[in-house]
Amino acid sequence: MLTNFHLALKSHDHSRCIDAALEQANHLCRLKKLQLTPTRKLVLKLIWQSHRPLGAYQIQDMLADLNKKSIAPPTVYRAINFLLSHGLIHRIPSLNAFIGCPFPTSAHSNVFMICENCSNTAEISDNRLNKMLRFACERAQFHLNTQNIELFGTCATCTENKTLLTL
Amino acid sequence: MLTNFHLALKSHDHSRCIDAALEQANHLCRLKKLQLTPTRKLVLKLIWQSHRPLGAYQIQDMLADLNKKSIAPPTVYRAINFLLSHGLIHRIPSLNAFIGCPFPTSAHSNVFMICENCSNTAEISDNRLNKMLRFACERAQFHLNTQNIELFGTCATCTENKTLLTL
DNA sequence: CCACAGCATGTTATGTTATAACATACTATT
DNA sequence: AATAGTATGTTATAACATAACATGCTGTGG
Repeated sequence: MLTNFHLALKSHDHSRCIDAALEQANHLCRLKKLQLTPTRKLVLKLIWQSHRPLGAYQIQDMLADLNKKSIAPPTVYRAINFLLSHGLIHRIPSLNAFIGCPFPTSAHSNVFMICENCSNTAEISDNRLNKMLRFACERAQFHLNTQNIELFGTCATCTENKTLLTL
Repeated sequence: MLTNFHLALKSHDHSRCIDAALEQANHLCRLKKLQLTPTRKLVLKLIWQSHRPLGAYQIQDMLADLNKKSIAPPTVYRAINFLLSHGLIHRIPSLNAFIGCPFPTSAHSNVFMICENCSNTAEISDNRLNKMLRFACERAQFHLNTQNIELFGTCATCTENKTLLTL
Protein backbone atom coordinates (compact mmCIF):
# COMPACT_ATOMS: atom_id res chain seq x y z
CA MET A 1 0.00 0.00 0.00
CA LEU A 2 1.30 3.39 -1.06
CA THR A 3 0.11 6.34 0.94
CA ASN A 4 1.08 9.72 2.29
CA PHE A 5 -1.66 10.09 4.90
CA HIS A 6 0.82 10.07 7.80
CA LEU A 7 2.25 13.23 6.27
CA ALA A 8 -0.64 14.90 4.53
CA LEU A 9 -3.02 14.65 7.46
CA LYS A 10 -0.58 15.60 10.22
CA SER A 11 1.74 18.50 10.91
CA HIS A 12 5.22 17.79 9.65
CA ASP A 13 8.36 19.24 8.08
CA HIS A 14 6.68 20.20 4.85
CA SER A 15 9.79 21.50 3.10
CA ARG A 16 10.78 17.88 2.59
CA CYS A 17 7.55 17.23 0.67
CA ILE A 18 8.26 20.12 -1.65
CA ASP A 19 11.88 19.08 -2.15
CA ALA A 20 10.93 15.48 -2.81
CA ALA A 21 8.24 16.50 -5.30
CA LEU A 22 10.63 18.76 -7.21
CA GLU A 23 13.31 16.14 -7.27
CA GLN A 24 10.89 13.54 -8.60
CA ALA A 25 9.69 16.00 -11.21
CA ASN A 26 13.24 16.80 -12.29
CA HIS A 27 14.08 13.15 -12.51
CA LEU A 28 10.98 12.28 -14.50
CA CYS A 29 11.51 15.15 -16.92
CA ARG A 30 15.12 14.26 -17.52
CA LEU A 31 14.09 10.67 -18.16
CA LYS A 32 11.27 11.51 -20.55
CA LYS A 33 13.08 14.46 -22.11
CA LEU A 34 10.42 16.91 -21.02
CA GLN A 35 10.97 20.56 -20.25
CA LEU A 36 10.29 21.53 -16.67
CA THR A 37 10.12 25.21 -17.55
CA PRO A 38 10.10 27.97 -14.89
CA THR A 39 6.32 28.35 -15.07
CA ARG A 40 5.70 24.64 -14.78
CA LYS A 41 8.14 24.29 -11.92
CA LEU A 42 6.60 27.25 -10.14
CA VAL A 43 3.08 25.89 -10.51
CA LEU A 44 4.23 22.55 -9.16
CA LYS A 45 5.85 24.33 -6.21
CA LEU A 46 2.71 26.34 -5.53
CA ILE A 47 0.58 23.23 -5.58
CA TRP A 48 3.00 21.61 -3.16
CA GLN A 49 2.89 24.58 -0.76
CA SER A 50 0.29 22.60 1.15
CA HIS A 51 -1.58 19.33 1.16
CA ARG A 52 -4.78 21.11 0.26
CA PRO A 53 -6.09 20.98 -3.31
CA LEU A 54 -5.61 24.31 -5.06
CA GLY A 55 -7.91 25.86 -7.66
CA ALA A 56 -6.58 27.06 -11.00
CA TYR A 57 -7.51 30.65 -10.24
CA GLN A 58 -5.85 30.52 -6.85
CA ILE A 59 -2.71 29.39 -8.65
CA GLN A 60 -3.20 32.20 -11.13
CA ASP A 61 -3.31 34.78 -8.33
CA MET A 62 -0.25 33.38 -6.60
CA LEU A 63 1.64 33.24 -9.88
CA ALA A 64 0.69 36.84 -10.69
CA ASP A 65 1.88 37.97 -7.26
CA LEU A 66 5.22 36.22 -7.64
CA ASN A 67 5.79 37.45 -11.19
CA LYS A 68 4.48 40.91 -10.37
CA LYS A 69 2.38 40.95 -13.49
CA SER A 70 -0.98 39.49 -14.36
CA ILE A 71 -1.15 36.04 -15.89
CA ALA A 72 -3.94 34.82 -18.17
CA PRO A 73 -5.82 31.60 -17.42
CA PRO A 74 -4.42 29.67 -20.42
CA THR A 75 -0.90 30.00 -19.05
CA VAL A 76 -1.97 28.45 -15.78
CA TYR A 77 -4.02 25.72 -17.41
CA ARG A 78 -1.19 24.84 -19.76
CA ALA A 79 1.17 24.29 -16.87
CA ILE A 80 -1.52 22.34 -15.01
CA ASN A 81 -2.22 20.17 -18.02
CA PHE A 82 1.45 19.45 -18.50
CA LEU A 83 1.77 18.35 -14.88
CA LEU A 84 -1.46 16.34 -15.07
CA SER A 85 -0.52 14.54 -18.25
CA HIS A 86 2.73 13.36 -16.73
CA GLY A 87 1.18 12.29 -13.47
CA LEU A 88 2.88 14.92 -11.32
CA ILE A 89 -0.41 16.26 -10.03
CA HIS A 90 -4.00 15.05 -9.82
CA ARG A 91 -7.30 16.80 -10.38
CA ILE A 92 -9.97 16.37 -7.72
CA PRO A 93 -13.13 16.77 -9.78
CA SER A 94 -15.46 17.39 -6.84
CA LEU A 95 -13.39 20.39 -5.83
CA ASN A 96 -12.28 21.67 -9.24
CA ALA A 97 -8.83 21.67 -7.72
CA PHE A 98 -5.40 20.17 -8.09
CA ILE A 99 -3.06 18.40 -5.71
CA GLY A 100 0.47 17.08 -5.96
CA CYS A 101 0.93 13.39 -6.54
CA PRO A 102 3.23 11.89 -3.89
CA PHE A 103 4.25 8.91 -6.03
CA PRO A 104 4.22 10.04 -9.67
CA THR A 105 6.50 7.28 -10.90
CA SER A 106 4.69 4.33 -9.32
CA ALA A 107 1.63 2.73 -10.83
CA HIS A 108 -1.17 3.48 -8.42
CA SER A 109 -4.88 3.97 -8.05
CA ASN A 110 -6.31 7.38 -7.49
CA VAL A 111 -7.82 7.26 -4.03
CA PHE A 112 -8.09 10.48 -2.08
CA MET A 113 -9.02 11.08 1.52
CA ILE A 114 -10.23 14.64 1.77
CA CYS A 115 -10.80 16.23 5.16
CA GLU A 116 -13.99 18.27 5.05
CA ASN A 117 -12.74 20.31 7.99
CA CYS A 118 -9.18 21.33 7.09
CA SER A 119 -9.18 20.35 3.38
CA ASN A 120 -5.97 18.40 3.76
CA THR A 121 -5.97 15.57 1.30
CA ALA A 122 -4.02 12.34 1.32
CA GLU A 123 -3.61 9.83 -1.43
CA ILE A 124 -3.61 6.09 -0.91
CA SER A 125 -3.19 3.12 -3.20
CA ASP A 126 -4.32 -0.13 -1.65
CA ASN A 127 -3.95 -3.43 -3.46
CA ARG A 128 -6.83 -5.13 -1.71
CA LEU A 129 -9.11 -2.25 -2.53
CA ASN A 130 -7.99 -2.37 -6.15
CA LYS A 131 -8.68 -6.09 -6.24
CA MET A 132 -12.23 -5.49 -5.00
CA LEU A 133 -12.78 -2.85 -7.63
CA ARG A 134 -11.50 -5.10 -10.40
CA PHE A 135 -13.71 -7.87 -9.11
CA ALA A 136 -16.79 -5.68 -9.10
CA CYS A 137 -16.01 -4.59 -12.65
CA GLU A 138 -15.53 -8.16 -13.82
CA ARG A 139 -18.95 -9.08 -12.51
CA ALA A 140 -20.41 -6.38 -14.72
CA GLN A 141 -18.12 -7.28 -17.61
CA PHE A 142 -16.91 -3.73 -17.37
CA HIS A 143 -13.42 -3.09 -18.67
CA LEU A 144 -11.88 -0.66 -16.19
CA ASN A 145 -9.61 2.01 -17.56
CA THR A 146 -9.19 4.78 -15.00
CA GLN A 147 -10.76 5.67 -11.71
CA ASN A 148 -11.36 8.56 -9.38
CA ILE A 149 -12.10 7.74 -5.77
CA GLU A 150 -12.87 10.60 -3.45
CA LEU A 151 -13.42 9.88 0.23
CA PHE A 152 -14.77 12.78 2.24
CA GLY A 153 -14.62 12.86 6.00
CA THR A 154 -12.61 14.08 8.98
CA CYS A 155 -8.90 13.48 9.38
CA ALA A 156 -7.30 12.26 12.62
CA THR A 157 -5.94 15.69 13.50
CA CYS A 158 -9.31 17.40 13.16
CA THR A 159 -11.07 14.63 15.06
CA GLU A 160 -8.59 15.08 17.92
CA ASN A 161 -9.10 18.81 17.96
CA LYS A 162 -12.85 18.40 18.02
CA THR A 163 -12.79 16.00 20.94
CA LEU A 164 -10.50 18.38 22.82
CA LEU A 165 -13.01 21.17 22.34
CA THR A 166 -15.88 19.18 23.81
CA LEU A 167 -13.96 18.32 26.98
CA MET B 1 -24.82 -5.94 -3.61
CA LEU B 2 -27.15 -3.38 -5.15
CA THR B 3 -26.64 -2.60 -8.79
CA ASN B 4 -28.38 -1.68 -11.99
CA PHE B 5 -25.57 -2.53 -14.40
CA HIS B 6 -27.58 -5.32 -16.06
CA LEU B 7 -30.03 -2.61 -17.07
CA ALA B 8 -27.97 0.52 -17.45
CA LEU B 9 -25.29 -1.06 -19.59
CA LYS B 10 -27.56 -3.11 -21.87
CA SER B 11 -30.51 -2.41 -24.09
CA HIS B 12 -33.79 -2.95 -22.26
CA ASP B 13 -37.36 -1.78 -21.79
CA HIS B 14 -36.41 1.59 -20.46
CA SER B 15 -39.94 2.81 -19.77
CA ARG B 16 -39.91 0.59 -16.72
CA CYS B 17 -36.90 2.45 -15.35
CA ILE B 18 -38.68 5.76 -15.73
CA ASP B 19 -41.87 4.44 -14.16
CA ALA B 20 -40.00 2.88 -11.26
CA ALA B 21 -38.03 6.07 -10.63
CA LEU B 22 -41.18 8.20 -10.61
CA GLU B 23 -42.96 5.82 -8.34
CA GLN B 24 -40.08 5.79 -5.90
CA ALA B 25 -39.95 9.57 -5.99
CA ASN B 26 -43.68 9.84 -5.35
CA HIS B 27 -43.45 7.43 -2.50
CA LEU B 28 -40.49 9.18 -0.92
CA CYS B 29 -42.10 12.61 -1.21
CA ARG B 30 -45.34 11.43 0.31
CA LEU B 31 -43.39 9.89 3.16
CA LYS B 32 -41.23 12.92 3.85
CA LYS B 33 -43.99 15.43 3.06
CA LEU B 34 -42.04 16.96 0.22
CA GLN B 35 -43.54 18.59 -2.85
CA LEU B 36 -42.76 16.83 -6.10
CA THR B 37 -43.76 19.87 -8.13
CA PRO B 38 -44.23 19.75 -11.93
CA THR B 39 -40.78 21.19 -12.59
CA ARG B 40 -39.08 18.77 -10.21
CA LYS B 41 -40.95 15.83 -11.62
CA LEU B 42 -40.15 16.86 -15.16
CA VAL B 43 -36.46 17.26 -14.41
CA LEU B 44 -36.42 13.83 -12.82
CA LYS B 45 -38.14 12.39 -15.89
CA LEU B 46 -35.66 14.08 -18.22
CA ILE B 47 -32.72 12.74 -16.24
CA TRP B 48 -34.28 9.28 -16.43
CA GLN B 49 -34.75 9.48 -20.20
CA SER B 50 -31.49 7.59 -20.48
CA HIS B 51 -28.77 6.03 -18.39
CA ARG B 52 -26.35 8.71 -19.47
CA PRO B 53 -25.49 11.54 -17.09
CA LEU B 54 -27.10 14.79 -18.20
CA GLY B 55 -25.67 18.29 -17.81
CA ALA B 56 -27.68 21.07 -16.19
CA TYR B 57 -27.73 23.10 -19.37
CA GLN B 58 -28.87 20.12 -21.41
CA ILE B 59 -31.73 19.79 -18.97
CA GLN B 60 -32.39 23.50 -19.32
CA ASP B 61 -32.71 23.17 -23.11
CA MET B 62 -35.02 20.18 -22.89
CA LEU B 63 -37.13 21.90 -20.27
CA ALA B 64 -37.38 25.03 -22.39
CA ASP B 65 -38.44 22.96 -25.41
CA LEU B 66 -41.14 21.19 -23.45
CA ASN B 67 -42.45 24.35 -21.81
CA LYS B 68 -42.11 26.33 -25.02
CA LYS B 69 -40.49 29.19 -23.19
CA SER B 70 -36.97 29.84 -21.99
CA ILE B 71 -36.01 28.78 -18.51
CA ALA B 72 -33.28 30.41 -16.43
CA PRO B 73 -30.46 28.36 -14.90
CA PRO B 74 -31.56 28.86 -11.27
CA THR B 75 -34.85 27.11 -11.99
CA VAL B 76 -33.00 24.09 -13.27
CA TYR B 77 -30.46 24.10 -10.47
CA ARG B 78 -33.16 24.41 -7.85
CA ALA B 79 -34.91 21.33 -9.14
CA ILE B 80 -31.59 19.51 -9.39
CA ASN B 81 -30.63 20.48 -5.85
CA PHE B 82 -33.96 19.32 -4.53
CA LEU B 83 -33.53 15.94 -6.20
CA LEU B 84 -29.91 15.70 -5.07
CA SER B 85 -30.65 16.56 -1.48
CA HIS B 86 -33.22 13.80 -1.23
CA GLY B 87 -31.06 11.21 -2.94
CA LEU B 88 -33.19 10.88 -6.06
CA ILE B 89 -30.30 11.75 -8.34
CA HIS B 90 -26.52 11.84 -8.11
CA ARG B 91 -23.96 14.28 -9.41
CA ILE B 92 -20.98 12.85 -11.29
CA PRO B 93 -18.35 15.48 -10.56
CA SER B 94 -15.96 14.43 -13.32
CA LEU B 95 -18.67 15.04 -15.89
CA ASN B 96 -20.49 17.97 -14.30
CA ALA B 97 -23.58 15.93 -14.90
CA PHE B 98 -26.46 14.26 -13.14
CA ILE B 99 -27.89 10.77 -13.19
CA GLY B 100 -30.90 9.10 -11.62
CA CYS B 101 -30.33 7.02 -8.53
CA PRO B 102 -31.78 3.52 -8.97
CA PHE B 103 -32.13 2.87 -5.23
CA PRO B 104 -32.85 6.20 -3.54
CA THR B 105 -34.36 4.67 -0.43
CA SER B 106 -31.62 2.14 0.35
CA ALA B 107 -28.41 3.06 2.13
CA HIS B 108 -25.69 2.60 -0.43
CA SER B 109 -22.27 3.71 -1.52
CA ASN B 110 -21.85 5.89 -4.54
CA VAL B 111 -19.97 3.77 -7.03
CA PHE B 112 -20.40 4.53 -10.72
CA MET B 113 -19.25 2.60 -13.73
CA ILE B 114 -19.11 5.05 -16.60
CA CYS B 115 -18.63 3.80 -20.15
CA GLU B 116 -16.21 6.08 -21.94
CA ASN B 117 -17.64 4.93 -25.25
CA CYS B 118 -21.42 5.21 -24.90
CA SER B 119 -21.59 7.24 -21.65
CA ASN B 120 -24.02 4.82 -20.11
CA THR B 121 -23.49 4.77 -16.39
CA ALA B 122 -24.41 2.13 -13.85
CA GLU B 123 -24.39 2.37 -10.10
CA ILE B 124 -23.25 -0.38 -7.79
CA SER B 125 -23.08 -0.78 -4.06
CA ASP B 126 -20.89 -3.65 -2.95
CA ASN B 127 -20.51 -4.56 0.71
CA ARG B 128 -17.08 -6.06 0.34
CA LEU B 129 -15.85 -2.99 -1.43
CA ASN B 130 -17.33 -0.81 1.28
CA LYS B 131 -15.60 -2.90 3.91
CA MET B 132 -12.26 -2.38 2.18
CA LEU B 133 -12.85 1.35 2.05
CA ARG B 134 -13.75 1.52 5.71
CA PHE B 135 -10.69 -0.53 6.53
CA ALA B 136 -8.40 1.76 4.55
CA CYS B 137 -9.90 4.77 6.31
CA GLU B 138 -9.48 3.19 9.74
CA ARG B 139 -5.81 2.66 9.07
CA ALA B 140 -5.49 6.37 8.48
CA GLN B 141 -7.79 7.21 11.41
CA PHE B 142 -9.90 8.95 8.83
CA HIS B 143 -13.57 9.26 9.71
CA LEU B 144 -15.41 8.60 6.44
CA ASN B 145 -18.51 10.63 5.76
CA THR B 146 -19.37 10.45 2.06
CA GLN B 147 -17.69 9.12 -1.02
CA ASN B 148 -17.66 9.46 -4.76
CA ILE B 149 -16.27 6.57 -6.74
CA GLU B 150 -16.07 6.96 -10.48
CA LEU B 151 -14.90 4.02 -12.55
CA PHE B 152 -14.19 4.82 -16.19
CA GLY B 153 -13.93 2.13 -18.82
CA THR B 154 -15.81 0.21 -21.48
CA CYS B 155 -19.13 -1.52 -20.84
CA ALA B 156 -19.91 -5.06 -21.98
CA THR B 157 -22.09 -3.90 -24.86
CA CYS B 158 -19.44 -1.60 -26.30
CA THR B 159 -16.74 -4.23 -25.86
CA GLU B 160 -18.88 -6.70 -27.81
CA ASN B 161 -19.50 -4.20 -30.56
CA LYS B 162 -15.81 -3.43 -30.84
CA THR B 163 -14.81 -7.07 -31.13
CA LEU B 164 -17.47 -7.56 -33.80
CA LEU B 165 -15.96 -4.71 -35.81
CA THR B 166 -12.49 -6.21 -35.80
CA LEU B 167 -13.70 -9.57 -37.17
C1' DC C 1 25.95 31.72 -38.51
C1' DC C 2 21.27 31.31 -39.77
C1' DA C 3 17.09 29.04 -41.23
C1' DC C 4 13.83 26.38 -39.67
C1' DA C 5 11.11 23.01 -36.89
C1' DG C 6 9.13 22.15 -32.71
C1' DC C 7 7.75 23.52 -28.54
C1' DA C 8 6.33 27.01 -25.03
C1' DT C 9 4.12 31.21 -23.90
C1' DG C 10 1.31 35.56 -24.55
C1' DT C 11 -3.16 37.57 -25.66
C1' DT C 12 -7.93 38.16 -26.61
C1' DA C 13 -12.13 36.43 -26.54
C1' DT C 14 -15.50 33.27 -25.31
C1' DG C 15 -17.62 28.91 -23.74
C1' DT C 16 -19.42 26.29 -19.79
C1' DT C 17 -21.04 25.47 -15.15
C1' DA C 18 -23.10 27.38 -11.04
C1' DT C 19 -24.92 30.80 -7.70
C1' DA C 20 -26.28 35.42 -5.38
C1' DA C 21 -29.84 38.48 -4.56
C1' DC C 22 -34.15 40.13 -4.79
C1' DA C 23 -39.09 40.00 -6.55
C1' DT C 24 -43.23 37.42 -7.13
C1' DA C 25 -46.46 33.68 -6.71
C1' DC C 26 -48.43 29.61 -4.81
C1' DT C 27 -50.39 26.76 -0.86
C1' DA C 28 -51.95 25.21 3.37
C1' DT C 29 -53.25 26.51 7.74
C1' DT C 30 -55.63 29.45 11.06
C1' DA D 1 -58.91 36.70 4.48
C1' DA D 2 -54.26 37.00 6.84
C1' DT D 3 -50.08 34.96 7.06
C1' DA D 4 -46.12 31.85 7.17
C1' DG D 5 -43.63 28.86 4.60
C1' DT D 6 -42.23 27.14 0.38
C1' DA D 7 -41.45 27.43 -4.64
C1' DT D 8 -40.50 29.97 -8.79
C1' DG D 9 -39.18 34.00 -11.88
C1' DT D 10 -35.61 37.31 -13.19
C1' DT D 11 -31.34 39.66 -13.61
C1' DA D 12 -26.79 39.67 -13.05
C1' DT D 13 -22.50 37.70 -12.17
C1' DA D 14 -19.12 34.42 -10.19
C1' DA D 15 -16.13 30.51 -11.01
C1' DC D 16 -13.99 27.22 -13.99
C1' DA D 17 -12.04 26.16 -18.56
C1' DT D 18 -10.69 26.39 -23.53
C1' DA D 19 -10.41 28.07 -28.63
C1' DA D 20 -7.77 30.46 -31.77
C1' DC D 21 -4.15 32.94 -33.26
C1' DA D 22 0.27 35.62 -32.50
C1' DT D 23 4.80 35.68 -30.69
C1' DG D 24 9.01 34.03 -28.77
C1' DC D 25 12.55 30.58 -27.41
C1' DT D 26 15.80 26.73 -28.35
C1' DG D 27 18.39 23.32 -30.41
C1' DT D 28 19.71 20.99 -34.94
C1' DG D 29 21.28 20.62 -39.68
C1' DG D 30 22.86 23.15 -43.59
